[in-house]
Amino acid sequence: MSEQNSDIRTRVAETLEILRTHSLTTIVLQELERMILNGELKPGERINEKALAASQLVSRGPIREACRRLEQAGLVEIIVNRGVFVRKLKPKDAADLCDIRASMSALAGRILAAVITDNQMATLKDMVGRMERMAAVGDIGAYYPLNVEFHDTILRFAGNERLAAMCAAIDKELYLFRRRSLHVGIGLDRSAAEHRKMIAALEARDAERAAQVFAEHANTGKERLLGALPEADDGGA
Amino acid sequence: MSEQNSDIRTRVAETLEILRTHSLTTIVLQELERMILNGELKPGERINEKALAASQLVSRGPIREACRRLEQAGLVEIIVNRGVFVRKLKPKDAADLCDIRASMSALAGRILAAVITDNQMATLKDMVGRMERMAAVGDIGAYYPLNVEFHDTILRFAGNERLAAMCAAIDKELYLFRRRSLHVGIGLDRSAAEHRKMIAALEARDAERAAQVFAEHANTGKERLLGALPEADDGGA
DNA sequence: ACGCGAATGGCTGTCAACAATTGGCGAACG
DNA sequence: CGTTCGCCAATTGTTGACAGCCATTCGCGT
Repeated sequence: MSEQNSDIRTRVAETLEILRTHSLTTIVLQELERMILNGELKPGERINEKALAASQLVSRGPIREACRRLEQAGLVEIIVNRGVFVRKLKPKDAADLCDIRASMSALAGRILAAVITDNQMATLKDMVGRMERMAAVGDIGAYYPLNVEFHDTILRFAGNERLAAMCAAIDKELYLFRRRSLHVGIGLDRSAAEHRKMIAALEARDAERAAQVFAEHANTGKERLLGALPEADDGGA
Repeated sequence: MSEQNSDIRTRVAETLEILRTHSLTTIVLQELERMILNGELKPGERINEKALAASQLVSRGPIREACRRLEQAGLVEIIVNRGVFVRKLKPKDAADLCDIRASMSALAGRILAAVITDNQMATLKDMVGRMERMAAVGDIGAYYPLNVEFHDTILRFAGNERLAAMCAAIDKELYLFRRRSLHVGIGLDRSAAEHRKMIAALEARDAERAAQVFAEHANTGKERLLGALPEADDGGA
């Protein structure tokens, strides 16, 4: 029993620690983000403050604050006296965001080529190597998360925190859109090949070439994303 | 008296209309943004919710919601149980933001070179011409707003709304930083010359050259911004 | 006099209640 | 039968109040 007590006390202490550093608003924010990205809340759907407050066992205050942050982040849209709606991205919006994302990738490549260390280079090479082996056997399930980690690592190595934050925000927003098309992992080989080119440019410390290659890689993603979609999809608005 | 009555009624109607479309949160948000950008609230300063609520004649709810949006926008920083503080940009942050801003300028130039119409071209040319005349006589007061309008127009013509919104957000954040150095309008001539180069690249419909020239123009601003500052400024934190 | 702990004042985080607006439903009317 | 007006339930916008935390200050002991 003392063990269970200790367990409970530990968990209570942890919970209190979380509450001390992360207000309910923050917790609700992450939960809402998760629900939107998971598709539990679908684009265009309205978020019922009262119901959500009840389900999360909190008052409407934190819910509203979290929604205001989500609006600024671009994940939801708020119409006065009507409510907050999960953002519905039009293809044009997605294309615009892809262009921005590509520019940011290019910037990351340009910066990284100038500052990357040998250790970092080895880390990236190792990742690319692993991804190539996964691509060879078609292991999509393992390829995808490593691919995400690869790009995160690049941004971390580039050392521009705001750039990383913005890329994360854009990726979240694009994920809203990407979700529709069950992204069949077409082109694992091509993706892996592009990664190799990126590595090559970095290893040559060629900033301009890195920028170019990084942007091209991002644009491949754009084409794949937009190509698998109905060109005119106004969602019945 | 009937005139005054009409006046009052008009203003009441306008006020009601504003309240119907912009909640108090929105109004407070704009007011806070103005206060921060004006320097009425200085970087590092704490925003007192209670006092602000009293001065704005609203409750703390809308204030808090506005602050959460400002946090997501990067203008303030919130520490749990301590309050919300106007963001204090370190030179590194400013430099990072400048790099991002330059990449976005490049993207705007690349897009615009491909889609600009003759009418739009004429509009931009006219602006540049006016700015050159102002630069010639050193009329900083008139040059600055027109310069802002010039860049806004470019972003509008480029047609990527998210890009424009992000640039606006970054500019606001940089303004937080820029405010310290009383930006003496050094280099009006150089700025005007760069504008002419930008126009030339656009007129040639040369996307890559436009991207390059636009980025260089933004980087000029970066150097001017960072050059006029103490390299290590931790603000006594 | 100086350092340390407790009381205190103010402020933030959260909640529950009130007021105002929206959209739907039904009835009356053309 | 279709349309429009008015009522009503539901939901959002806003407010005021309460509880807990933080920083400061006061008092005590050394």
